[in-house]
Amino acid sequence: MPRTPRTPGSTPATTPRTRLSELECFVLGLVWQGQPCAAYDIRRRLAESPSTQWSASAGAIYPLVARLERRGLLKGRARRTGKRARREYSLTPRGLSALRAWIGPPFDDAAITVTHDPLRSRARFLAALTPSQRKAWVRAARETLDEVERLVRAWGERHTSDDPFAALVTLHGEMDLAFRRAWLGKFAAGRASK
Amino acid sequence: MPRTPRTPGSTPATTPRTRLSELECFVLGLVWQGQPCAAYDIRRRLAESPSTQWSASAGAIYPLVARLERRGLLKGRARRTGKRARREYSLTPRGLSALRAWIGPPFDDAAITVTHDPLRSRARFLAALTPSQRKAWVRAARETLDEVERLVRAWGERHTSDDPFAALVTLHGEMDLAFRRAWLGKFAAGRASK
DNA sequence: CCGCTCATGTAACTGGTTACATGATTTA
DNA sequence: TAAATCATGTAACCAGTTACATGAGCGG
Repeated sequence: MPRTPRTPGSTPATTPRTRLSELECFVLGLVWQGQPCAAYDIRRRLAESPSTQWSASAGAIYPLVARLERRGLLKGRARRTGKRARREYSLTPRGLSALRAWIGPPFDDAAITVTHDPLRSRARFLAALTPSQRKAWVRAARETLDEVERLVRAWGERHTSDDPFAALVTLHGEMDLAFRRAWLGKFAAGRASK
Repeated sequence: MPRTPRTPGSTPATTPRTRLSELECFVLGLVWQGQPCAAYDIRRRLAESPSTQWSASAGAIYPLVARLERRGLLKGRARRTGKRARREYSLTPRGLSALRAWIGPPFDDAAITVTHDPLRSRARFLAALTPSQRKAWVRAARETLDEVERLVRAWGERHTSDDPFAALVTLHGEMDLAFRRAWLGKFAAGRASK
């Protein structure tokens, strides 16, 4: 809870240049990978991801790429096939350095964190359930992970070929699943689930 | 990318009752654990968490608890010690069932996902760095995990005593760290880092 | 009495969401 | 030719962010 004082009513003189959001940087990366590519391609790539972090909605992506273009991180150019309009984007040199700065090192504070797991968030309050509800919870959580596994594999099959780093992402997904299963196992075994 | 059609200009007749956000439900849980407790306590609990998911800012929490109270999920009552104002909240029965519904099962879609890891997001684009930058990246990532470990331990020491389920959360944190270290190791060993 | 923590908020903004809308092209 | 998918957007909304602000109580 920081409290950085500032002269009331005034905006800082130094260019504010609002920090890029996590999604903006991620999109920068996706464009970089698919150069040149359209906003729609970005949306598709986001939508097929096994992560629920972003919704890939048109209302998020179109204004976002427009923003990045205005800032000079992307350059877009219209291309039409027949009567179909299509605007394709590539990274500018500034866009590439913004991407590299985000990837790090150094990492910004948002990256220094435990992973976010919605199941963990919920588990924290399992004391609010009855013992039998807790058993059902663990069972359902296992099924959820099975479901996630299908998504991870599907994603992996589609991407591992193009790019060696995609394999690392799939590996992360698989190890993630293994670890969360082990975690569920530990606590089904422990007394907390009783 | 769903496209559920709706008669233009009209709002659905069925009570919209906007779904509670993840943060709202999480706060419901925190209040439940600390009943009765003030918004400030919630903020502190959020702030000391090793997760960067939420900022615990006053601007988020005060309006949020007010919202939950208006909806009848929390009931607050003023208490003053001397001249110091303090508003303490507890869950209403409806608040408790909202909490239980969120914990699940069943899980809402947001919970059916791989964990979100900012390092994984960045790793996806490591091809944009030079090999030596990648080596530095892996090194920095390891240090980041050391830092996170300190945070997790600190949190664990503070909470494990009160509540058996807090231990599960700490366990999750520790297993998470172990898995991400192993992941970094695998890929430092692999050819992708070269 | 100074500075820190406790405690409660508000104001302005903005990024992302849901939902709408439109028209071209492909496929069954 | 109807339905699905490609492709691009916009409008309204709102949750959460940053920053400001205030004042009580406490330790040195």
